[in-house]
Amino acid sequence: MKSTKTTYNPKKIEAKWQKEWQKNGHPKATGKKGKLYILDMFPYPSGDGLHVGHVENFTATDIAARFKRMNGYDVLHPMGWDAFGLPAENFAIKTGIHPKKKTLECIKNFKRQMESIGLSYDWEREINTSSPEYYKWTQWMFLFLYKNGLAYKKKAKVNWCEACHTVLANEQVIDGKCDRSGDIVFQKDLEQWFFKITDFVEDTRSKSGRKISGLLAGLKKIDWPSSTIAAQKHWIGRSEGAEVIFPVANTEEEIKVFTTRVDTIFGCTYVVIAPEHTLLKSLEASIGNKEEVKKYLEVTKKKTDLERTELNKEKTGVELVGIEAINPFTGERVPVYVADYVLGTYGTGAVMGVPAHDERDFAFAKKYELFIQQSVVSVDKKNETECFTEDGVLIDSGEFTGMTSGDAREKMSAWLRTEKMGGKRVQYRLRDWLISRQRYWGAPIPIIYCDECGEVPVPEKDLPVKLPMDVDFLPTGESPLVRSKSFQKVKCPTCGKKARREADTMDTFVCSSWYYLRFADPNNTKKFADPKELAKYLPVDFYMGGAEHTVLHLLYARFFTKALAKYDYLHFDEPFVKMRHQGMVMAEDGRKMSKSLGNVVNPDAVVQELGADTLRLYEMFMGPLEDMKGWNTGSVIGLRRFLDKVWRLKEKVAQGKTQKSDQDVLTSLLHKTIKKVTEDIEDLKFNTAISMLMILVNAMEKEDVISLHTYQTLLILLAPFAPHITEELWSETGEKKSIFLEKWPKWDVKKIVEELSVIAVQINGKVRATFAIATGSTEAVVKKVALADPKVQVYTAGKEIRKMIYIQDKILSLVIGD
RNA sequence: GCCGAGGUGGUGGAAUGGUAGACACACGGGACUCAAAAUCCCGCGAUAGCAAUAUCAUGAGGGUUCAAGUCCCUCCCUCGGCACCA
Repeated sequence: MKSTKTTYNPKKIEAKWQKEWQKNGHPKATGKKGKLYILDMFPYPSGDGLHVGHVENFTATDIAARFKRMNGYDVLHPMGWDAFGLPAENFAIKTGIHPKKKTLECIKNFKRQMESIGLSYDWEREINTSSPEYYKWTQWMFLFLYKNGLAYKKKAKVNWCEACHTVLANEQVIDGKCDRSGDIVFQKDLEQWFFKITDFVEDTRSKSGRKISGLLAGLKKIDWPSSTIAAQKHWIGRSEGAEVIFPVANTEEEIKVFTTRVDTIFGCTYVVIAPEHTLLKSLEASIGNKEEVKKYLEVTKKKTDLERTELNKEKTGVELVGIEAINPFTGERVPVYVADYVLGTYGTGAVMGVPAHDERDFAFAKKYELFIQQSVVSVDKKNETECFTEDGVLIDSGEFTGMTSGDAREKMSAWLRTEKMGGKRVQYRLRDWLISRQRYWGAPIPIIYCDECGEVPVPEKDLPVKLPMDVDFLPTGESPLVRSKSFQKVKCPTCGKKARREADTMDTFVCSSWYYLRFADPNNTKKFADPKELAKYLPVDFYMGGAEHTVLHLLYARFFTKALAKYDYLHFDEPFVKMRHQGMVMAEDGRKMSKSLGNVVNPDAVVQELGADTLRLYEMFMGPLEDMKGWNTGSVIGLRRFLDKVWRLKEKVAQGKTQKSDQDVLTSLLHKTIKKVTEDIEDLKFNTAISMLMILVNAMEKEDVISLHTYQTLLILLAPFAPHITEELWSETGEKKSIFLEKWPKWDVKKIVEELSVIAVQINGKVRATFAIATGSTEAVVKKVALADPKVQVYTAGKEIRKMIYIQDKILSLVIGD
């Protein structure tokens, strides 16, 4: 081997190996241990390029992928682009540059950056959600759901800005105002497409009879961060309660109320319906204060959901004069209010007001001077002036008096059932998924409207419905696709008469809800993926991405998986078996990195200055993968120094392959390092794996000569972390094949055990002495040596030893008397 | 308010209930050099001491244990998510 003195020049060697990998692909040993699918959440290719958070995420999975390949697995590790979305469209509105052009530019830049840090993706599987080859299958997914009754249309509210003539995404509404014009945002009703995600909350069966776990129960069988599981659960928001029918006095109408506290119903002193409630229309004639109610509805219309749901805000409402509801339990008549603290979209859109036992009802009753009636007490609390929201024992509740709240809920629900006035009911917070967007840069919804035939799905053979290029994307109030002549020139697939296309596009979350399936077979033109390929690679074994996707993306992806599984397109019902989130990388000043604060660290600059391997190592060394971390430019140099040391080690390698064996101490340390690095990579504890490699390198540096075997083993252990330098040094040892075709080393337990162990002697809980003794010494021997130790004798002289605990090769703990 | 994750030197962090502070950055001292950079060596939680060493120390306070950063209880603080969900 050459031992000429050269300096580590990352720029040169990184370029060299990247060129090689681009030309011949990333070297992969043939996997014999079976498949592993290691996936990153694919990025939106923004104009800002890769940020250091991406680098953290992608480096972590790259280490895992390289490590698993060297351990004999057939690893699928693909990358693609979540390329539809608002930023490119807004950029187009501002500059006139077409979103397609801009998006392709951004992708090119992202890919360049990824290659510049040596990520070993299967680039031949690259996908782009904005390409017709991909969105053809997004449209196919829509039709699949449509045909199975899982996609439907209904009226729904959208954020509407009158000044911009456009629909806004929730993120564009700041404090109830448009983020661009500053105008107040209205809620406007529009016909929208929905996916029936709520159909999959509970377990179901596939058409072939297999059990498909629901969105709720499925959480039990996956290895995800507990916070993410909790967030999913909360988002689904299952609550058990009762539905109660309050007939409206002197009419045929009734108000259905949902409550989790039916046990407090004897304390109900009024009923509230949401401003959206249909009863307001059907009862209009009987309302005594129509004008006042109308005014109130006008005011609430101006509020966004965000505003309406702001806590600690005074509750407002208007009584419906002349309307009374009848409590089915007591027969009492109670007033009816309309108030916007009740949401039309949750439950039945109506609640019973029990001020004595609910905070909101209490506040509302105080404001409108409504009667407060206690119906439940706890054992130790009685007749407080505050409201009492816990369970207790019922009072003044007719035949239910004396029951505990829990019992009463059961009995009262049963009573409602027999009386046909309601009964037990399960309610979810989760709503169906609104997927329509009045936007241009998205996948067109494959539906055609015909005056004769109505709503007609585009036949599969006509897919993809291509996004037209002749579109003026300036906002005018309707979907940009309405004004595309080429797009709207269409005949009804059923009758052949002139028809028009659905002009809305799909939410970009639709595209990203199934992409992990496409990677199994990305170039298939007949199916979204061949079942054989799906069976080979899916589900995803390890999924990694930002915590900002804890709810929506993951929930939607799980929904798609379950829907496809139900119709036997898939053999599994949870897409991501194990998942982790990388912690956010904060700026040096402790704040979030953002362009406006000017504190963004550009990975390109770090690669340029210190090299890609240094950047990769630093990001992994910063701290635990899942923790939030602060970038520290000064600390990056430490990792470069480490690589410089590794580089210089080659000068110490013994010439000739069999010439030298190392000191036992170094061999022992090498085996400890193999163990530690192997186990730490498995556990994603990259920071401590790197520490251990540093310890080994520091020890090797102190030797005059090291064996080729030890040196090569070090290079293999370091290879997943720093692929360029290790590939270079490996080839310099005379190896012809890539280091990534090497087998991962195994540790020898016998070599790890040291001859001597240091025993700490604790006396009454404090360490008073330490001494070295042959590993494996018996308790009796250790005790004898310890008691002979003068430092120990200072404490034991003339005292009684009451107790003695010996931990093999570690600690001797003595408890002595006075 | 609810749910989740945390709180360890100047800094990032390490520690199957078993000698707290590995590894790294910064800092101080020294070697090499005409000088600087690079590199190498030594030191580096606090207090007292020339030192050996002693005492204190993992957000605060209790508890369990021979032994607690780690387990249990109460409280404080920080971060993340959700929030009038009936």
